[in-house]
Amino acid sequence: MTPDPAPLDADQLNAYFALMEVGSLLQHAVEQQLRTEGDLSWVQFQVLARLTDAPDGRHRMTDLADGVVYSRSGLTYQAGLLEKNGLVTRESDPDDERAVVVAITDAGRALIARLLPGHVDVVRRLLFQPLRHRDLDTLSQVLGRVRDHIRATPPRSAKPRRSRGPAT
Amino acid sequence: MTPDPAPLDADQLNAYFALMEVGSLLQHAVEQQLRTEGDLSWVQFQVLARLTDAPDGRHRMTDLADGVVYSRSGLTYQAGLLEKNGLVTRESDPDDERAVVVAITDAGRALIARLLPGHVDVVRRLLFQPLRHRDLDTLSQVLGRVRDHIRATPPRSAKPRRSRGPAT
DNA sequence: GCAAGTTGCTTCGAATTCGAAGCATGTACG
DNA sequence: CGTACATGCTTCGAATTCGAAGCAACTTGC
Repeated sequence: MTPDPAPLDADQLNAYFALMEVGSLLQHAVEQQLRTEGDLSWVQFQVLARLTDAPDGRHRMTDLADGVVYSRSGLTYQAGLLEKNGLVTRESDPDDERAVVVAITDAGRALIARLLPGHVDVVRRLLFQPLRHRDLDTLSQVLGRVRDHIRATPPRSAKPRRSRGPAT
Repeated sequence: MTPDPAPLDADQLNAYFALMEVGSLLQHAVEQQLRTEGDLSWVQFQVLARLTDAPDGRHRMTDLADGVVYSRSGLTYQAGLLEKNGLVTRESDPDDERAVVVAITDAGRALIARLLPGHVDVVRRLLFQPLRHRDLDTLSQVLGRVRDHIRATPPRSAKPRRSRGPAT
């Protein structure tokens, strides 16, 4: 009846696969650069970048984990590595004794500053070179919208909603 | 002087980060669905999907690895798992005794057929719902272009080019 | 204030991931 | 044909990844 639902899939799947493929390819390329020039992994770079962006250079573990889309235990491990290398410090939040606040050190900022130019270069060469200025705008806008949408969408199987009533 | 090169970086970085973030979020969501409904990982799904698309349901290991952006050894491992579960078979290529050809089995096709609807559903809900039809087209086109560009770009440190001459 | 439930982080074990090394086959060129 | 190199895959070891379980600190409702 509705001529809509079915026939779209092919186009959609193309866009979807292209998106994921570009993401993988880019990440792979960028990881090479980070590894050889600064001995950092992609996650570590992301963490440091986010800390650099923060007004006071600090974030709680959970916020970082959610931000970079990583498991909590995984982030604990990575934060440990970064700390061992003197790029961040960890101390418990005075406002919430459970929380751990990660802060970027001067060495961390210096490293990011050193790596960023080359990093941007790789991205520019691979991602932006084949794009007209117009496309960049669209891409940025559309992806931003999608990101916000996904972030706002509750994980389909939302918390069991422990209802007070006996039913269930 | 040129008001162009420098000031762009901020916008560009935004688009770039949005792209990577959406990729991560999508993959994460999709992985949940595949794992609970069919006990497949994202890579395994991609491999089976590519085999399904192939005219004869076969691909060489290397082509698969490059296609899904995965290490060779990693693909060996995954192919082993898929084979153990009866979703693919592996046999050496008669045309090239070194090569191994992976072929999808009926069980493999059946599994993909079973999973695809739910899979498409997740993607539609997260990626396409917030997009106008127009945006989808642009996205598809732009990302396709980028993908081709990256695929065509030699890995910056191209093969040492063992020149015959003595000068390095 | 305290019992029950949440939330934030780490530890633990098992699975996955990658690059380097190993092996076998294929190809170029004399 | 035979040497030298290239290519395709797997095995190996070390590093990473995640979810489940554990622990400590908060919050709520009384």
